[in-house]
Amino acid sequence: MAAVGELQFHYSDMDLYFMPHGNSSGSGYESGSASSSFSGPTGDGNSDNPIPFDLSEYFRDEVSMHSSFLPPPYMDNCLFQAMQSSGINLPVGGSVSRIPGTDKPRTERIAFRMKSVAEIIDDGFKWRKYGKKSVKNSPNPRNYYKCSTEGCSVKKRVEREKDDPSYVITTYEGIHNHVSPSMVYYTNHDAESGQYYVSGYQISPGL
DNA sequence: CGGCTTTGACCTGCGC
DNA sequence: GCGCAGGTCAAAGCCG
Repeated sequence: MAAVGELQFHYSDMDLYFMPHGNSSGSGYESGSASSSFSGPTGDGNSDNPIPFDLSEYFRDEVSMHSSFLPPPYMDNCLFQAMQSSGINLPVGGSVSRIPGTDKPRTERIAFRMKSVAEIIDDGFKWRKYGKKSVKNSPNPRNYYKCSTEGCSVKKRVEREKDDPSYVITTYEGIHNHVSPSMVYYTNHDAESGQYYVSGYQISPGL
């Protein structure tokens, strides 16, 4: 199911996307372009009946194959196992790379769609809402959240899918510079690179 | 009273 | 330059 460079997940009523862009052209971020769409999400869990889902808006940014992205704990072992089986390591912390030719930091995004009555899922981090905006061609407003941990600039956007409001689309942007307050992470140290890699995690026993 | 949400205003980028 | 759309700010109000 998973292939390096483009991962798809079908996990009951939740679909996850980790889609590096610009690997061949190297211009994914700078041009703002991305693949316009691909088939993948299946609301009924049947991968034989993919629902076309435009991801261009959610994946304008290139996601480095060696990103320091730390996925939300909610994404479960499914994400970790699929990424790791594809040879993608998940270092903890680390520096943010720069957009070529600019001094702007390269943000990293990951989006997933899940069937949910509630728009806000408990991903273990504490978020503060800072904006709400109506989106063109969509009856549903988009909500903007920032990680409320001091010094952490991770943002997420939450909106309901225009064609099927029973699905919530959550887009994470940035890298947490701290671990989830509700999760215990287990890491391995790579002596060669000097980086620490997430090898597992679990919900804090105290919670 | 502190932290959070709400919401209108403002800023910025982009296309024409 | 102008208008539009997306993203962010910040004051006001709410709530525990």
